[in-house]
Amino acid sequence: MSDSPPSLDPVQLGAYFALVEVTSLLRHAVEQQLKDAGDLSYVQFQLLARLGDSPTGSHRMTDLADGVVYSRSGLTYQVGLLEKAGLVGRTPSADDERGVTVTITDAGRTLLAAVLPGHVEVVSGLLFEPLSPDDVTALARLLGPVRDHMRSAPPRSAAPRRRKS
Amino acid sequence: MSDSPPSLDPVQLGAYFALVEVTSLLRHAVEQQLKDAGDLSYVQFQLLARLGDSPTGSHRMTDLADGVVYSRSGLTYQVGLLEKAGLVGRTPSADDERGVTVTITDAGRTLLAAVLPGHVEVVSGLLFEPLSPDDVTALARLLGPVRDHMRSAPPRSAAPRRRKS
DNA sequence: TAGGCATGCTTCGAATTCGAAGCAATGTGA
DNA sequence: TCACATTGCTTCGAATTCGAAGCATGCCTA
Repeated sequence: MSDSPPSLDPVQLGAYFALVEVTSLLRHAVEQQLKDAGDLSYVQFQLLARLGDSPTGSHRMTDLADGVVYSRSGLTYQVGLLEKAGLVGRTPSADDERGVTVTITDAGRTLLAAVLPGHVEVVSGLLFEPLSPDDVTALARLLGPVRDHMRSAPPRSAAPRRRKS
Repeated sequence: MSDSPPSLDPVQLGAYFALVEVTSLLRHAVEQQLKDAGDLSYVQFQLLARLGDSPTGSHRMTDLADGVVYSRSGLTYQVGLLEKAGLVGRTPSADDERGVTVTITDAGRTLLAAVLPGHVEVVSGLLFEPLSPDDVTALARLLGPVRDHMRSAPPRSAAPRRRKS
């Protein structure tokens, strides 16, 4: 049990670095495409996508923040931009007077639909191009549990504001 | 050839989302640890790690920017901070008068060494915890080619400044 | 070998990002 | 029920980030 070794083995290092590099490169490419296609930032796109995916077309602020792994204040800012652009609406939540429910508008859905094909194209061309269907399945099978494991740690925005003494 | 479908298949979507989520969560955890352990940002850590890895302990600015996938101006800023903190040094490159060579200092190596164990611990605990050794091998085997494929596209910082008409 | 384009880095200004502090509503224990 | 901690979101200020423009050096070719 002499664990927590001073370093990762070479295979782990390779996987870790590849992971970091791949997502950095992918993210930049996607950001470029989104900016060109719809003048959207990556976060804004993620938010619209999540809202568009929801059966109700809406989510609470906190759920959005946790979903896209973003600070609460940053989310307020971005949702403000989206609202100003007419892509989402903000209403006080029905059950909890403090909560704010964000809802995608028709304009939001239209823009999302306009941007999606190009987005898919970039992801396909960069991420999936060198992977066989079996590879993709394997990748999903590997990363799914990792995500669940990470999510099981309390999300950053839910960290208690202070500790009791 | 009726390609570029309007959407990704569910497995691809799952893999893509898992990838994005995993790296977002991992990144935040790592950032937290680095801030606590050595008051370093993620980029700064990446820079020190790359410099520490180099046989010469140094790299040119552009190579660093491309390596960590970062804007050139942002790199100037960050290297400036590192230099002010005494963790790296800047010297004009020997062969190319325009170039700037960044070199890690002893203090930089010391800090890097101080921060690394905690970093490894976070990565082990979050990323590798749910993965068997075989899984890690598989992950590396999958992502390596993807990285190479993405890298084969011209790095963002090398984009031509303008196109000829 | 001179003109002109390309490359390497920095500066500048605008936009984004985050954490800490603040405000309102909600839950909780005595 | 009433204080008081908690939760949900926003505001605020400081730090970071990026692209465009600027400057200096190197390369290339006519």
